Amino acid sequence: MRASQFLIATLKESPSDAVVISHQLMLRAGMIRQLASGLYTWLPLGLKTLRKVEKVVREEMDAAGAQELLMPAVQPAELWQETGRWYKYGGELLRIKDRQNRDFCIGPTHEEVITDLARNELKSYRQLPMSFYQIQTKFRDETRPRFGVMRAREFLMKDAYSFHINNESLNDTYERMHKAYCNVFNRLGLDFRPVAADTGSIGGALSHEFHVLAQSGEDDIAFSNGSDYAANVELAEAIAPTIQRPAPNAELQTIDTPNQHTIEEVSHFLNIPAQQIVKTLIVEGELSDKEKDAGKKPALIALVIRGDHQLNDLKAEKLSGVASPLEFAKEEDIVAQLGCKPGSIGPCNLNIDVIVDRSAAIMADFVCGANDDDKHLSGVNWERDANITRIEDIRNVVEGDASPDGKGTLEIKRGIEVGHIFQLGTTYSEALNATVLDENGKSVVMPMGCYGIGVSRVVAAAIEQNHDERGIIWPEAIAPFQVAIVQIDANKSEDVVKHSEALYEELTKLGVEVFLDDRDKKTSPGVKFADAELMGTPHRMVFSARGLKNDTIEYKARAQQKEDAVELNVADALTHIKTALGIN
RNA sequence: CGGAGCAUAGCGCAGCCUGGUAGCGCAUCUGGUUUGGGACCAGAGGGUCGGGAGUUCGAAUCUCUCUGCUCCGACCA
Repeated sequence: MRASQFLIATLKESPSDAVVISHQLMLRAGMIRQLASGLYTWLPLGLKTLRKVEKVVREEMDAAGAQELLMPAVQPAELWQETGRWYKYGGELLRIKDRQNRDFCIGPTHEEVITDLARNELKSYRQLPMSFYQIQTKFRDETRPRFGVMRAREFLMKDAYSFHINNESLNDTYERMHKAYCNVFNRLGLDFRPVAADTGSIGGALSHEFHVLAQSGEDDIAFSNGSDYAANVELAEAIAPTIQRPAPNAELQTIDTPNQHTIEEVSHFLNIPAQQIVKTLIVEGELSDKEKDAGKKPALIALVIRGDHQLNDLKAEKLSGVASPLEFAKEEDIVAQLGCKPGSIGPCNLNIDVIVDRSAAIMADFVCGANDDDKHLSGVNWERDANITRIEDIRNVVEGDASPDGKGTLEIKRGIEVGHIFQLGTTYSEALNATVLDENGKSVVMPMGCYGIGVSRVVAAAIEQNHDERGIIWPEAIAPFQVAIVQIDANKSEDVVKHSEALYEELTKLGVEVFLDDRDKKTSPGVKFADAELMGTPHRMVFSARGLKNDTIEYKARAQQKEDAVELNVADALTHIKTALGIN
C-alpha cells in the first residue's frame, strides 16, 4: 500500500475523552472513529488489524473442527420468549419492532438462533458432536460503554456453539476449544491466562475466561504462585483458615464512637487495625414470586466479614435464603428492625440470621457496631457475645490467601476478558426442545457448549499490552502492515525512488504487506517516522539520499530503540528483511 | 439508574465570572524556502459558540429546557 493512496488519519494530540491507552492510540493512529457512544467506525488501518485477528481465530476454529456459518443480527422475539430470556435479559437487549409491529431484538448473543437451527437440522446421534461458529457484529446496550472498542455497544465477536449426545462428548469438545483458544492467543502474541470463571446469567456448569493481562483490565484474577490455579476473583474460593479461633481474652465493653461509621473511620478513631474489626452488612432475604406479589417485605440477613475484607456479591447471592440478585437492605428497614442506622451495626443480640465469613468466624476480642447509633463494642467474642447462624465463604480473596487447591498462595492481577467458554449443558436445548435420537431410537436433549472471543476487544487488549510512548508496537501476526518503507529526499534522489520501489515490489510479490511512505516532500522525515511508529509497523526500512550515497539503507524493528537501527547494504536489504519476517 | 462534569473551526483549548457580535496552537489550502525525528516565512479558507425558549437595546457569556458526550458508582453473556 502506498501512503499517498491510503487514508492516513493520524493525530498528534489525543482526543480528550479517551482515557485508556489503547483507546487513545487507536484514535491517534487513525484506526477508529467514534460515531456515538459505544459505536465506532473502523477506518482502513484499524480494519486491517481486525481482519487479521479474525483470520487467526477462523483458522483455529476450523482446525478445532467447527464449521463457519452466519446468523442474522436481528432475531425474532418468539425465540427469546421460548427460552425466557426476553423477560430476563434486561436493558442490555436492544428490542425493536418491525413495520408490522412485531417484536425483534438485535442479537447480543446467539444461543437461541443456533439452538433453533440445531433442533431443525440435527436428527441423529450419528451427526454429533457438531460445532458451529460465526464472526459477527453483536449489539449489547451497555449501561456504560467505555474505553473505546474495549467495551463498545456494537462489537465484533466470534461465537461458537457445540452440540453433543452426552456430557463426555461435551467435555471433549470443551477441552479442544480450550486448546484452540490458547492457540489463538499465543499466535496473536498476547500474554494471557485461562481462568476458572463464574457461568453468570448464561447458565451452565463449567466455564473458563481467557484474560489478557493488563493494568487497565476491568477484572481481578487470582493466581496461585505454587500451581497453575487461576480464577476470576469473583469465583475464587477463600478457603477456611487452618488456625483455630483463640479463646476469649477481653471483656465486652461499649465505646462511644460519635460519627464513626465506616471501618476506616472506626479503625482510625480507636487506633486498631481493620483486621480486628468486624463489618456487618444487612441484605435482603429471598422471596418467592408469590410473596413478592403479595407485597411481603423481605427478611433481613446479616453478613459478617472481617473489616479489611470485601463482600463477594456473587458468593453471597448464591447462599440459600439470600435474595438473588443481591439487594442491600434499605436504611428505613434497618432502622425499623434493628433500631440503629447502618454504620453502627454488629452481630451481637441480633434477632435475624447472622451469616459469618470463614475468616471472621475465627476472630476473637474483636470490635463491632453496638446496634446503637454512634456506639461500638470491643472485646467481642463469638458464642459468648454473638451468635453465628452459619459460617460461609462470602468474601473476595485477597493477595496472600492460601490457594484453594492447597498449593501456594494467591496473587492478584488485572485482566481484560477476551474469551469465555462455557459448558452450557441443556439449559437452551431443553427450553427449545433440541433433541436427537440416540442409538436406541430414544429422544435425547443435546448438551451444549458455547465459546466466545471478543474479536474487536482483542485489538484493544493487544495495544494495552504492546505500546510505548511513541505508539503501538504490533505483534507480527496482527500488524496492519508488516513493513514500513520510508522514502526521504525522494525528490532529490532518483535512487531513493528506484531502490525503495524495487524492494516494495519484491516484498509485495512475496505477499508481504508493505506500507510505502511515498508522501511528497512536504511531509518531513520526522512526520513519516512518527506515523510509522504510531501505527506500530514492526519493521522499518529507510531509503534516503544520504544513505544511498554510501549504498546503504537503514533497518529498525519497531520494538528496538532508535539507536539500535542498523545500516544495510542495498543489495542485502531484501535478504535481511526476509530473515526478519521469517520468510525463506 | 444514582452522582459529577463537559459541549466554542477537523483536533487540543482560551474567552463566560464582570453581556458589546469570537480567538490561540496544531491541521487544511496557495506561494516560496527547507529535508534523518512531528520544519520555516508570507498569505488564505473554515465557527448559526450542541438545539430550543427566555431576560436584554444587545447573549458564546445570564436564566430555563432539551439533546449529546465523558468520568465515578451500580450493572455487565
